[in-house]
Amino acid sequence: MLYTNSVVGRPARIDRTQVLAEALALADEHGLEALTMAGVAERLGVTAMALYRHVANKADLLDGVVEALLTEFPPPPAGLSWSDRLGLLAGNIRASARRHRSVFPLLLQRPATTAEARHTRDAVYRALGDAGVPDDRVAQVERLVSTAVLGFALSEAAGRFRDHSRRQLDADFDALQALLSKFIESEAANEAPLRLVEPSDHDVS
Amino acid sequence: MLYTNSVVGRPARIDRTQVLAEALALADEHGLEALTMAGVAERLGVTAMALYRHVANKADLLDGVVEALLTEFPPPPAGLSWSDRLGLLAGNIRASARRHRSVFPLLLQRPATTAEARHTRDAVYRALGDAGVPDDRVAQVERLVSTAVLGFALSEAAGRFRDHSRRQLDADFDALQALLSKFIESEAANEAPLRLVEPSDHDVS
DNA sequence: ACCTGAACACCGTTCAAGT
DNA sequence: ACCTGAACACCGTTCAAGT
Repeated sequence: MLYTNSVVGRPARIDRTQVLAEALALADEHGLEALTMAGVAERLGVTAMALYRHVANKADLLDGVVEALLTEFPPPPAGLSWSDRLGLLAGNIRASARRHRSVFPLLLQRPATTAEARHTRDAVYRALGDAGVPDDRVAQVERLVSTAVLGFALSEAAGRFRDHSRRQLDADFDALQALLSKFIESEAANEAPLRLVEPSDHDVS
Repeated sequence: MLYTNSVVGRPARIDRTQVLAEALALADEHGLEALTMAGVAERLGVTAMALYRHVANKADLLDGVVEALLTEFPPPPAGLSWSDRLGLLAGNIRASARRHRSVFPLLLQRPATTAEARHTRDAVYRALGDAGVPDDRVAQVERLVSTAVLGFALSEAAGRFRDHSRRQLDADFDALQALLSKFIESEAANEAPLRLVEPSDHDVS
């Protein structure tokens, strides 16, 4: 009768946040194939079945781990210039991919509709707006920019650039950001070298 | 004693190529989690254990499936312009990603050192050379271009653009290619707006 | 040489039972 | 309310045995 937190029962020894944190740490240390229910439970000093009180099943555990990972990049401070904000966002995404090589690729497979994901996209929208990209182009420019940064982060995390030095990878990432900045500026200047989105849908037979 | 293909034994009912083809088809139809040894075997009218004569284990099966997928984009005809060749390569990659949504992401995880992968990269190298990109910039430009195209193909395959129309996705992909073409041309013109690769490694303390 | 049946380890998941 | 033991289905993999 030491229990104080509920009508009848025992105090919780673990909670969802701990489960997700240990799952992420386990994957970081030993790879995705080591991320089993039993493995996570062992780190918490508990049996595998105990986890089912905190996650619905393994898919839910993986979703939660991805969400925990997304928590790591908060929106950049509003005081900075648009290009500094984008640079910060891109750098955070790349750093997260490097820290969590095995889990990061799950970002692709899992729903991108989470709150965290939307916050990041909104931060990019604001930066593009501040850069002067016309409202009707912001969404497409965001998709291209995000896709390119994600592609780089995924490639690096998956080890496609295994043979390259850290310096070379940093130089590549800088080059990618420079390319994207030039693109954004040309969109802002309304140079619009090509008609990228059809203004109306005439001629759809 | 109908057997003619070896000293003693029975004729093979299945071979590696068939195993990989059925594995790819199974994943295309029912997703990656349906891609089990037993599932592949069933499609071939054989038991799961029979597969081990043709693939070393499941990891080898997955490697083989990815390689089978890579076979689908042959090097573009040498007669075409560099930009047509790059456009063809990019289009083939995107089409393959759309056809094989669940297997395509494995491209990231698996070794990129296969013969097919090298052929594709060499084709890009030749196109960039023909475009006039200086020799010492070709490798980095290839990494950025390939990364961006791969990022788009992966995002689309994984369903990140689920809510967008086919027309919108086509427009996005065209925009990406236009952006990359502009980038390549600016590299070729030696405009080099930024120092992207350090020419020598002075000042490394 | 190629395939199968039996057998095993491992993993996700359930459910009734303990505190 | 929270955790455990027993139990099950499923999957990858082995090995000796069949043709």
